[in-house]
Amino acid sequence: MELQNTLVKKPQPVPEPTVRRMPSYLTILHRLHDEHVLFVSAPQLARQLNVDPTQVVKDISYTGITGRTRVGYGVDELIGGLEEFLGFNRKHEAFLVGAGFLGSALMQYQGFREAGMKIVAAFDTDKKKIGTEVAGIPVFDLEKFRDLAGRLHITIGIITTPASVAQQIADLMVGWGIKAIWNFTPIALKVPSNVIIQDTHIYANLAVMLNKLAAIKEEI
Amino acid sequence: MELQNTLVKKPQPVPEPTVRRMPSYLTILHRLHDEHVLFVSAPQLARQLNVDPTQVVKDISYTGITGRTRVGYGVDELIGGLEEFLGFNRKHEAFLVGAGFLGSALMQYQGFREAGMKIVAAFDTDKKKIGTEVAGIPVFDLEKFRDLAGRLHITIGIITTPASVAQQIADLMVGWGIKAIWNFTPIALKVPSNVIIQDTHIYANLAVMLNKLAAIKEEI
DNA sequence: TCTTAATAAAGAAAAAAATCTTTAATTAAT
DNA sequence: ATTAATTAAAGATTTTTTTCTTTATTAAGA
Ligand SMILES: NC(=O)c1ccc[n+]([C@@H]2O[C@H](COP(=O)([O-])OP(=O)(O)OC[C@H]3O[C@@H](n4cnc5c(N)ncnc54)[C@H](O)[C@@H]3O)[C@@H](O)[C@H]2O)c1
Ligand SMILES: NC(=O)c1ccc[n+]([C@@H]2O[C@H](COP(=O)([O-])OP(=O)(O)OC[C@H]3O[C@@H](n4cnc5c(N)ncnc54)[C@H](O)[C@@H]3O)[C@@H](O)[C@H]2O)c1
Repeated sequence: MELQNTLVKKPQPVPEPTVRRMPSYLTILHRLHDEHVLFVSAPQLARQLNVDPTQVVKDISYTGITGRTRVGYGVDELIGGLEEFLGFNRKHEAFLVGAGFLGSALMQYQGFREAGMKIVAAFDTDKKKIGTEVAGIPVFDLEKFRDLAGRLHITIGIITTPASVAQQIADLMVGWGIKAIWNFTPIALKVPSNVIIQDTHIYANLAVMLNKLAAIKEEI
Repeated sequence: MELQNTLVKKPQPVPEPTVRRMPSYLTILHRLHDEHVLFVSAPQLARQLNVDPTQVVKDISYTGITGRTRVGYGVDELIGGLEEFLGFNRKHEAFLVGAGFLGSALMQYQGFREAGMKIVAAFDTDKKKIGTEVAGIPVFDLEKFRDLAGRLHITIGIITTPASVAQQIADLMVGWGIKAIWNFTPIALKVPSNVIIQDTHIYANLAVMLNKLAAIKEEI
C-alpha cells in the first residue's frame, strides 16, 4: 500500500513561478518563429525577459525538451513542448458569466485561441443583453447555464459580474459541475477544495506598481 | 558618508506578496465597514482569504497599525492604514494608450477610484476613435500625448495597444516622462531601470489555471 | 585535428517567503 | 478578583524559489 505512493507519479511538482513564465517564453518564441529563426539559446531568452539564464534552462527542463550545447533549443520544438506542457494545444471550452465591459472585452479577445481556450457562451441577468451576441458568442439567460454546462461538459467558468454577486455565481457554478473558476472580481471566493480558483486581482497589480512608484519618489 | 546610509530609511523592504495581499484585506474591510462591524481579528481575516493567521498579522504590521489582544484591529483604522500605505488615498492620474476593447473596459471601470487612480485621457491612432469619449474620458490623437503628459505632470502610463506596437509606445512614454507603465500586452517591455514596469499578463494566470486543472484530471 | 568558447545541465548555496512556535498581553467570563 | 481563553507580536523553522558554481558537451575557428 505504501509502495504504491512511490510508483504513482507526483501530480504537479512544477513551481508556479515557472508556469507563470512559460507563456512569456512562448510569446518570444512565436515572434522568433515568424522571423524564421531556427534556434534560440537560454541566455538569449533570459535577456529578453530579464530573468536569470539558469532559470530559463530550469524552466524549460520541465517540458522535457533538451537543448544542444552551443546551439540552443529548436524554436519550433520548444514551442511544441511548452504548448503541450501548458495544454495550449488542447481545446478548453469556457462559459462566462457577466457580459459587461470586462466580460465583453474578454469575449472579443482573439488571443485566447493561442492558449486553446474558447468562450463558447456568456450568461447575464440583464434582459437587454440576453439574446444578443458579442464577437459571435451568444449571451444567454443565466437560467440556461446549468443545462448547457452539463450537456457540453464545460469545466471552466469565468466570472466578470459585479463583486456583490460573485460568490453566489461561484456557488451556482460549483453546483453545475464547473471545475475551475477564473475570477476577475476583487472578492475572495469560497469553494470546495476540489474546485480550482484562479484570481486575476487587478488591484494587486496596481498596488505593487504604486508601491514601487512611491519608493522611487521617496528616494529623491 | 557610510553613516548616512544607516540613517536614511530603507526604501521598500516590504515583500511583494504582502503588497499583493493588502488590496484583498481592503476589500473585506470595506464590506465589514458597510456592515457596521467595528473590529476584526487576524484569524477572521485569515479565514476569509485562506491565508495563515500569522501571515495576516505580519502583513498588517507593515502598515504601522497595531491591534488589541482579544479584540483585533479597528476596521476603520485598518482601512486608513492600508490605504495610506498603498497610496490609495492619494491622487494618481494616468494616461492610457490603445482605446480598444480592453482599454475601454478599463476606462469604464469605476473601481479604480477606490485606489485613487484616475485615467484622465486616452490616446489612439485610429481616426474613428480620436475625438470620441469613453465614460467621459476623451480619446486624443497619440501625437498629443507628449504635450499633455508634460503639462499635467502625468507619471503613469497604461498600454492596451496590440502587442506589435507595445514596445514603441513604451519607448515614447519613457521619452515623455512616464515613470511607471502598466502593461496589459503579452510583450516583455524593455525600459531604462529607473522606469517601473507592471505587467498584467493574462496568459500567466490562464496557464496556472490550466495546469492545475490538468493536474486534478490526471489524478482520476 | 586541436583548441577555444559558448552553453546545457545538474547540483550547491543563498535568498525570500510561508509556516510554526512561543510569549505576553488583556479581555471576557466566572 | 481570579481564571481561562483569545489573540497580537516576535522569533525560529521550514519550505520554496532564485542565484551561483561546477561540469561536461560540442560546435566553430585556428
Ligand atoms: N472593467 C474593468 O476593466 C475591470 C477590471 C478589473 C476588474 N473588474 C471587475 O470585473 C467585474 C465586472 O466589471 P465591469 O466593469 O465589466 O462591470 P459591468 O457592470 O460592465 O458588467 C457586469 C455584468 O454582470 C451582469 N450581472 C449582474 N448581476 C448578474 C448576475 N447575478 N448574474 C449574471 N450576470 C450579472 C450585468 O448585467 C453586467 O452585464 C467587477 O467585479 C469588476 O470589479 C473590471
Ligand atoms: N481584450 C482583452 O480582454 C485582453 C485581455 C488581455 C490582454 N489583452 C491585450 O490588450 C491589448 C489590446 O487588446 P484589445 O482586445 O483591447 O485590442 P483592440 O484591437 O480592441 O485595441 C487596441 C487599440 O489600440 C489602438 N492602436 C493600435 N496601434 C496603436 C498605436 N500605435 N498607438 C496608439 N493606439 C494604437 C487601436 O486603434 C485599438 O483601438 C492586446 O495587446 C492584448 O493582448 C487584451
